[in-house]
Amino acid sequence: MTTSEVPRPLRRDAERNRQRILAAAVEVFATRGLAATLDDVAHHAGLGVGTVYRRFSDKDALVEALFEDRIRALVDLAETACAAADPWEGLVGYLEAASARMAADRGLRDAVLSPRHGQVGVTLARAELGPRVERLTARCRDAGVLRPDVAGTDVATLLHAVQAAAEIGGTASPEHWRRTLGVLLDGLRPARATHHRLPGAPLSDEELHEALTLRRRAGSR
Amino acid sequence: MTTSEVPRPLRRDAERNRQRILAAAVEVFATRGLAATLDDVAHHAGLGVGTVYRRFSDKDALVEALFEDRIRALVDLAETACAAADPWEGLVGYLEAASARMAADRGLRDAVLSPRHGQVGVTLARAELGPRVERLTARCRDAGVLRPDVAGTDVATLLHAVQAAAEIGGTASPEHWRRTLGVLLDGLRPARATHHRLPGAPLSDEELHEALTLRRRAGSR
DNA sequence: ACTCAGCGGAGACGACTTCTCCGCTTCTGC
DNA sequence: GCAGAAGCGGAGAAGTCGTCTCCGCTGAGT
Repeated sequence: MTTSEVPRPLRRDAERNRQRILAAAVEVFATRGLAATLDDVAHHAGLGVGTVYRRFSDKDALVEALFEDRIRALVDLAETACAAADPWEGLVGYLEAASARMAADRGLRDAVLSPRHGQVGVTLARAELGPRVERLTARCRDAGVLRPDVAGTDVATLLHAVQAAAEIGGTASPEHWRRTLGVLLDGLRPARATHHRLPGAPLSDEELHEALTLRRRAGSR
Repeated sequence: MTTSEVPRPLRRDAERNRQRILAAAVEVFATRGLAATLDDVAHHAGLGVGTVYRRFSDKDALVEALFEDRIRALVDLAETACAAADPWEGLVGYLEAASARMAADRGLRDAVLSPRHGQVGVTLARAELGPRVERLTARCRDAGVLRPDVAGTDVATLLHAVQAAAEIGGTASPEHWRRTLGVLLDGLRPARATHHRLPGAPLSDEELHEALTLRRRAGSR
C-alpha cells in the first residue's frame, strides 16, 4: 500500500538506479544518521540529486521506504519475545536484539528514538512498540524475575540510555553498549534491588510518548 | 585570570546590564542548552544583541564565563567523593550529585558531554574529571564494593546514559533520571554472582576522550 | 532512427546564526 | 547643567547548510 502498483514498470536503468539509491541510503543513514543529506546519499550512489528526487518526492519518503519495515521487524522481535518460555530470557533477548540493531544503524536509532512528523508509517510502527515492551515487562514482573518497581516505560528509557552508550562507542567500539546493558540487566534482577525502591514514579505512557515526540530539533529536514 | 582586571570599572548601568546578561544566559542555557542563540539570551535579558556582544566578544566567551566554574565544581565534587569514608558512598554521592546538576542544566550537560574547541577553560576543567572518576572507581573496586569488571571509563559512559534518561524526563519529570541511575547503581554492586562478566573491554582513556571530542555536529556557533 | 523517460548538478530558496555598524540615549564628572 | 565619553538597540550584512527545482542533454526501448 506504499504506492499504488498501477503506474508503469519503470525503465530498466531507472529501476537499477532506484536500487542503488536504496542501497546507498541504507549505508549512509546507518553511519551518519538521518541527518545525512540527500546529496550525500545521491553522491554515494554515484548519481545526481535530481535522480533521487525523481524517485522519492521527499527525504521523508525515502526514510519511510527504508525504515518502516526495519521498525516493524523490531515489533516482531518484541512479539516473539513475549512468547518465550522464560520471561526473563524473553526480555533480555529483546533488549539485546533491539539494542544491537539500533546500535549498528544510526538511522534506525534516529527513526525510533527521535520524532518527525510526516513519517506516518514509521510513527505508526513505532507506536506498536510500546505496548509490547509493556507486556514483556509485565510478564517478567508477574513471574518475579524482574524487580517489581520497574515499569514498561522505564525499560523504554533504559533502551535510550543504552543507545547513548552506543553513541559513545561509535564505530570505533561498536559493541561497547553491551557493557552498559550488562550493568542495567543486573540492576533489573529482583535480588539486586539492594537499596531502596526506585525513586519517584515511572513515566506514564502519555508522558513517555510526549517526551519522545517533543524531542530534539535535530533529525532531517 | 579570565581577563586582566586593569581595564576600567564599567559604568554603573553597564555593569547592571552585564549581570542581567549573565543571569539570562544561565536561565536560557539551562533550559534550551548551548544551542540557544545569543539573540535569545539578549532578548531574555531585555537587551539588544549588540549589548551582549560588547560585553562578550564571542558566544564562546560567554559560555566560558558561565560554565568554567560550574565544571570546576564538578571536579571538586569528585575530589571530595574520593575522600569519603565509605568508598561506595563516595561513588554514589558523586554520581548522584553530578547527574543532578547536569540534569537540571542542559547547558552544563552540553558543556561537559559535548565537545567544542575554543572553550579552553571548559575543556581543561573537563579533562580533570576523568582521572578523578578513575580514582573513585578504583577505590571501590579495591574495597570490593564494586563489581570488578567495571572501569572508570565505564562509569563515565554510565553518566552519559543517565543523561539520556534525563533528556527524556526533560522539564516535565525533572527527577526521572534517578530511576535509571537507581537501576545502574544496583547493577554495579559486586556480582552477587548473577551472570557473566561484562562483555568486551572497557574503553581506554584515549578512546573515551576521542569519542567525547569527536561527538556531535551540534552545539553552538 | 526517433522519441521520451530519465539523468545531472548548478543554483534558487529558505531557514538560521553569528556578529557588525552607526545613529541615538544615558551616564558622569566637572 | 553640560559636554562628551560610554553604552545601547536592533536592522541587516554575511555566512552556512539543507532541500528541492529546472532544463538541456543522454541513451533506452521499439
